[in-house]
Amino acid sequence: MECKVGRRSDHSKEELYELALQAAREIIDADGPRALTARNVAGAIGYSPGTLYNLFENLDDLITHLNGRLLDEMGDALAGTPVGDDTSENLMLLLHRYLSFIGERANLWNLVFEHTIPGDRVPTWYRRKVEKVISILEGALAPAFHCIDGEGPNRSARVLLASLHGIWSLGSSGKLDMMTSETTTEMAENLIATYVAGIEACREHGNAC
Amino acid sequence: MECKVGRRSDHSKEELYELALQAAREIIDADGPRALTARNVAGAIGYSPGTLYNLFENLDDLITHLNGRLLDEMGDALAGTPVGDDTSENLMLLLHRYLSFIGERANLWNLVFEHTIPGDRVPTWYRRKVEKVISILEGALAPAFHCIDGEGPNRSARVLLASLHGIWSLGSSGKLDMMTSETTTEMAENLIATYVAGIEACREHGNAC
DNA sequence: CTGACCTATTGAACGTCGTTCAATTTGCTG
DNA sequence: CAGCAAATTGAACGACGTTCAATAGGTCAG
Repeated sequence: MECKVGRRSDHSKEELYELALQAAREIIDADGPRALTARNVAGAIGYSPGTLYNLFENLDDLITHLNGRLLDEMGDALAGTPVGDDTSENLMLLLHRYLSFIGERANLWNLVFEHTIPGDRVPTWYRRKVEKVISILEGALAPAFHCIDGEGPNRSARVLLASLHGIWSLGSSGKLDMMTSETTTEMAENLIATYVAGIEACREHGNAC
Repeated sequence: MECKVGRRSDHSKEELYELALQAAREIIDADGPRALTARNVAGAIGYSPGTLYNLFENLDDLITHLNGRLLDEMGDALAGTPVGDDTSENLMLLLHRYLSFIGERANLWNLVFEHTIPGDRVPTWYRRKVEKVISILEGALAPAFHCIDGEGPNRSARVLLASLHGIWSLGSSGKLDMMTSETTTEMAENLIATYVAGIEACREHGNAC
């Protein structure tokens, strides 16, 4: 009988990877970021802590991979959003998908994006996932620039994505709240409406913004 | 002789508070966020870990107070920035002070603003410090709105502050970097220029942004 | 089928962490 | 000078991330 230790064949390495990521998500959602410990994840998937270190370099690495997975899903959530000629409308549709995606996994999103990837460099595969989200924004911004390939859409997509990140980040941490309870959504909508109006104003006046 | 333990009168409670905050800053600057431990701070000021718990509720509380102190200093760094009739110019001046303030204490700023204040609510004294910074931005935004007291400048100040936070946050973590090395400064300048242009465009066209 | 290798898995172990608290010493008050 | 209050300590607790010798199961050559 299987008494103490030794090799198992309950799951392949890929299955274990998925199990671990999924368990990590559930732990964070249920008990908050500080409950994400190696022992908790290992216990949740029915393995010992040491096994996690066959799958990930360390806990930071697990979080980085969770971060990547979340970026994938954000990309999926934004993909397929209809794109028309009205840049503002395009972005508003994306915004609401963006915010509801985050809102449904607030704890997870916060942990994972406030996590600083240690070491010197963010992995390449991670940056590719970011690029994918950026490119969706670029598509939505294209009408305002009359092109999709220029420097303008790319820069604006980055600026907007980072800005939305900041609005969510400060908003959800409660650090911006005040007497007038301006919601995260209202701020984000204001950002997009005003920024897009700025792009169009600059184009019409031939101004370099 | 003073052999083992007992009350000391080397420093007042206020002095200890300052010593601890200062030691925490130096530890973070020198050895990074993960070196900020109760034992390290206590050792740096020549006291035992337990003493910190006479000054702060816990380590989170210490970080929150450090956060507050940093907000004060940011307020001081932005205060006195000349304000003219050109909103964009006003904000650009503020932006460069903002970014150089953060850049000089990057580790500290990141730790302290990625730190989620635990419990339910952000303390009132903290929000007041945020309001102070916001009000500086409001002043700079006033010319674009032809008034300073309306809902417009306040909302825009919040939107811009949060957006800049996001740009710095993603930029400094390396999560946005790419082939074309767009710098944090360029993105922030683009945000401000475009956003201000948007405000003015909306005002001229009577559009509600 | 068998035995030797390989690899996944374990659980104990190490050092460190945040935090608590009885014990102790000092300053202060009357 | 007695006695109380406050401050300080250091040991202790449980939990943490991480490592690793030991062990069990799978694999495969012969």
